[in-house]
Amino acid sequence: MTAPAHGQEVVPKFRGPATTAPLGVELSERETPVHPDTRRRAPAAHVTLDAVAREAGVSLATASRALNGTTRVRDDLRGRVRAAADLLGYIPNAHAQALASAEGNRTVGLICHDVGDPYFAGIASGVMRAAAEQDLLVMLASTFREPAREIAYVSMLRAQRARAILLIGSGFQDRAWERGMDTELEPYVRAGGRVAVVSRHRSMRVDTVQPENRAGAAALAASLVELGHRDFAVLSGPPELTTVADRLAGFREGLAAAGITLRRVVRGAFTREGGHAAARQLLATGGARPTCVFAVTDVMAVGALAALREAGVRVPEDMSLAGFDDIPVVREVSPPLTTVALPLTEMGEQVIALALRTPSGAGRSRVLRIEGNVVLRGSTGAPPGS
Amino acid sequence: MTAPAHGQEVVPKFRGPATTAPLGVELSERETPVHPDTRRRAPAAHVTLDAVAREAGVSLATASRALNGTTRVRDDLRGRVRAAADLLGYIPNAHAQALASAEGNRTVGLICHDVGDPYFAGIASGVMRAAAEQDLLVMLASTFREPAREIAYVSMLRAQRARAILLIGSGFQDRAWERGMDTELEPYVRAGGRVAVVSRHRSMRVDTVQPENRAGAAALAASLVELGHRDFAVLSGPPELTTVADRLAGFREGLAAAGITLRRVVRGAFTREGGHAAARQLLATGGARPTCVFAVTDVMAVGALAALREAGVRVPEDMSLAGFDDIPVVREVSPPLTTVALPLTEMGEQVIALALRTPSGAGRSRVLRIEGNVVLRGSTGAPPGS
DNA sequence: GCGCTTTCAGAAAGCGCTTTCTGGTAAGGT
DNA sequence: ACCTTACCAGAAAGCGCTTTCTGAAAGCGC
Repeated sequence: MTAPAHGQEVVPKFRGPATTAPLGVELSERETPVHPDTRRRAPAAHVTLDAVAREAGVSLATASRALNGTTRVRDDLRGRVRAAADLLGYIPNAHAQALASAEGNRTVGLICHDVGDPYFAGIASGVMRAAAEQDLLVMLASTFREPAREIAYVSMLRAQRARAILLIGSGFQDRAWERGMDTELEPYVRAGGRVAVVSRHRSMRVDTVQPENRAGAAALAASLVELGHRDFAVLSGPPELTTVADRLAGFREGLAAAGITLRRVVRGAFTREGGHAAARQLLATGGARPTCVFAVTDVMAVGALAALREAGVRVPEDMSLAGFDDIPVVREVSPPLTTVALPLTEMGEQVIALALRTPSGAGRSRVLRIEGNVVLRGSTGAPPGS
Repeated sequence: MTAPAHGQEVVPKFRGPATTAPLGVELSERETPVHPDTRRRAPAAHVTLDAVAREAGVSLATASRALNGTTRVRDDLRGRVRAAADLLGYIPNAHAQALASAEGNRTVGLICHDVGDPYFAGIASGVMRAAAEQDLLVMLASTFREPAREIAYVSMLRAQRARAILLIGSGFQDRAWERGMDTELEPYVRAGGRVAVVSRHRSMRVDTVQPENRAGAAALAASLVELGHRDFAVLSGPPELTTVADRLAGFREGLAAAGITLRRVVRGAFTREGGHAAARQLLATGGARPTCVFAVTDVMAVGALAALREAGVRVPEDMSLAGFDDIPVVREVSPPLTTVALPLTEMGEQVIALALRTPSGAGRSRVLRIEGNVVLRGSTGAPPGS
C-alpha cells in the first residue's frame, strides 16, 4: 500500500459510512442520579432577591445594596445577605437589573459574516479577549453577507440595549443598505449607544478601524513589480464590497505607478472555492498567462493555489501568487503565501476599545487606520525566464 | 531577486514598520453631517411603547397587542400603531419584554475556548447558522481554557436567562470544576434552562454531542497498522482534557488489537506551537525514530508537520503523520493530512438543536454520538524501507 | 326591543430589580 | 442633658413591557 496521490482521499473499507446523515439513530438516553450535594433547597422557578432578603431577615433594598456594594451596609447584615444568597443559589436577573439601573447591561453586539471564516475568526478572537477583560458578554450575529440580515441584526442588538455594536467587514456599496443602516444607527448613537466598524464605510457617522486596503494593495503591487513582474492578473471578489473595490483600485494604482496596466480581472466568490474557480477560469482562457496573480483575500488565494497546483502550474516558478490579510493558514501551505499582513487580533481589540471609549462628541467620529505590511514569502519570485 | 527560501519572510525595505504598536498615532477625527432623512423626530433617550401609544391615540395595552399580534386588534388601530412606531423609530426594550413575559428572551449562550481556533470556529459556525434560522441571538464567551472562567460564564449566562447554554470542548477531569459546574447547571436546568455539551462529560446531567474520540482514534490506529507501521509515537495534549485522554486511550487500544505497544507519548500544549514543540522534542531524543506519529488534534498536527519539514524529515517517506478533527487547513498543507474527520458544522447545529428540544424529562439526558471517519491523505504511507 | 354572547380596548397588576427618599438610631459637640 | 450630624435600613416609586381582568359596544336570536 503506497501513499495516496496528493489531494486524493481514501476512506478505508472497514470503516462504516459517515455518520453525518442519520444522526438520530445514535441518540440514546440515560438515567442521571442527582448529585447529593446539589440538592440544597430546591428553587421553584428562580430565586429572587426578595427571597434572599426574606431569608436574611432584611429588606429588599438592603439585600440589593449588600450584594452590589454601592452604598455602605453594616458588615453583619452584608454577611447574612451573602450567606442567604449562597444558600438559595441566587442568580440576579440581568434583565431586571438592566431595566432598573441606568447602567444598562454588560453586553456588546458583534456582527460579522461568519465566524468560520479565518479573517473574522481572527478579529473576533481579539474582540473576545478584550471583552473578557472587561467582563462583557458578546452577542454574536452572523449575516452570511446578506445586507438585509445585517440591518435586522442591528435592530435586534438595539433592542437588547447592547453597550456597543461592532460591525466587522461590513461596508456594502449599496444605497438601500446605507439608508437602512443610517436610520438604524443614528437614533442608537443618539441614545448613547456606541458603534464601531472594521472596514470602510461611506456613512461617516461611526468610529472606524480601517485597514489601509488601498495603500496595502499598492505597496504589494510595487513589491511584485520589483521582483520583475510586468504581467498581472487579479482574482477579485464581489465588487459591491468596499474592501474588494479598494484593494483592486490600490493594486491598479501600484501598477500604474510603474507604468503597468492590469491585464485581467477575474471575479469570484469571496471564499476558498471562489478563489479556486477564479484561478481555473484564468488558466482556462487562452492567450499569454500572467506571470503574477493577486487574489484580493488570502482565503481566495489559498483556493487559487490549490487550483494552480492541480493544473500543474508551479508556484512561484511558473507563476507567482499573492494574497491579502495574512490569515494563519497562509503560512502552512506550500509555498507559504506572500500577502499583506493585517494585525487581525489587534484590530478586534481596537474596534471594541474604540466603541467603548467616551463618545467623541456630536457629529464627530474617529478613524483608526491600520497599515498593512507586505510580507514576501515563497509564493512569489522572479517571473519565469528572467 | 529570487524567491525567498521556504519559511523565510522578507519585508521590503520601502515599507514602514508594522503599525501594530503606536496605533493611536493614526487616529483622526472628522466632521459628520447629519443625513437629512434621518432627522425625523429626535428621540430624547429611548422611545417607549407608551410614547407610541400616545402618538397613535390608543392605550398602552393596545399598542403592545398591535405590535405583537397575540390577540385580535382592529385593523385600523393596528395600522395607526404601526405607523406611530415607525414614525418615532420605536425599538422595543428586550429586557422589559423578557421581564414581563413568561417567554423570556431569544438568546442562547455559547461557551468555548477561543473562536480563533478552527475546531471551535467550525462548530460555532454551525451553531450560528442554526441560531440565525430561529432568530436567536448567541451570546459568546471565550474561556481560554480556564475552568474557573468557564464556571463564571455559566453564571453570567444564567443571569442573562439564556434559553440554553452550550458548552463546546468543555470537559475537564477536575473535581473542583465538576462540582462547580454541577452546582451552576443543576438549578439552571431545574428552572427550565437547557444545557448541551460537545465533548464527554462525567456529569451525566446534560445533553451531549459526543464525538467518538476513542473509537475514532482506535480506527485510525488500525488504518496505520494496515499501512505497515509498527513503531508509533503520539503527540498528546493536556491530559486533564477528556478529549485528549480518550483519543490517547483509543489509539492505544487500536494498537493493542494488533499486538503493538505505543512507544512514546510526548505532551504538548493544545496549539499549533504545542504540536511544533512536541515534534521537535520527539526528534531531539536519541534512539530509533517512530515511523508514524499521531497528533491528537489537527491543530497540533499542522505544527508538527512544520517541525518535521524544518528538521528535514520527509512526510510520508521518512515518517507518516496523522491528526484528528479534519479542520479545513489540513487539506491545504503539503502533504494533506490524514485525519479522523468530524462533521464540525453539523455538530454545532446538532448541539443547539439538542439543547432547544423539549426537555427529556427529569433525570434523563440524551447523548448524540458522532462517529469520526478515518480519511487517509498524503501524509501517511508505508513505513520507510518496506 | 330585550337579553344573550362575542369582540376588543383600556385599566391595572405585576416581572425583579435599582435608587431615591424618609426616618430611626447612635455618635459627637456644647 | 439636648441638639446636630452621620450613618444606614426600609418603604416605595419606578424601569418598559406583557397580560390578565374588566367593561363597553356591537351583533344576534327571539
